[in-house]
Amino acid sequence: MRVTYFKSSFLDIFIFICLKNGNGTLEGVVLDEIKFFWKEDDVISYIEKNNLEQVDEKLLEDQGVVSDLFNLINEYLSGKRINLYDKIKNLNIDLSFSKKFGTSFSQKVMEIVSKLNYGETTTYSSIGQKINSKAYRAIGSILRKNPIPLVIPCHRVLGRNGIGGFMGETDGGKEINLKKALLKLEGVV
DNA sequence: GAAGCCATTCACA
DNA sequence: TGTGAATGGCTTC
Repeated sequence: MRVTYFKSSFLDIFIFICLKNGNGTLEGVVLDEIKFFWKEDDVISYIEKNNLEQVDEKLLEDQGVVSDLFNLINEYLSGKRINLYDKIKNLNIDLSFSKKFGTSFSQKVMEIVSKLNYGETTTYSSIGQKINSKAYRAIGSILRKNPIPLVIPCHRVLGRNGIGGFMGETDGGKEINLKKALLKLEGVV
């Protein structure tokens, strides 16, 4: 378990990344978690609180895969039309969200969301139709637990009558503003 | 295990 | 508009 973070100058937020099983090689790198922080102090205290091993960014830059990962995320955040999910899978980085989502219901939800293209949006009800279920709230609570936002583009899932929630928040907090910023970035009005 | 909570939606008054 | 029922997984005791 190794963690690092960097600042996105475009969105003015800190992006925290947690990798598992990576020994500096391509083999067995698992992208475990992506989190957003608005202040650097918050990232640092999160890392300290959870006793995480922070990897020196310079060290990571020497390791092809990880720097490719950073570059991809930065390119995406600077407005380049790339689909992070596909690109990261091409890097042989394991996104195995199926391990985190045990039930077939939640796996289906995550699969549908992961296939959304750049700039493409859907709604909770539309996902429900695809998996033949009316449990819209259950879909929301699964997306809420998405460990790798941006890569699994849960910000592209909107409510029928509004933007819906993001990162556990439902009203006009900074999380929702971030969701709006990501949608704007992708050209979704 | 059971109860209660959720990033929802729809029907109906 | 507003209320209330349906929905299925997850968290918390």
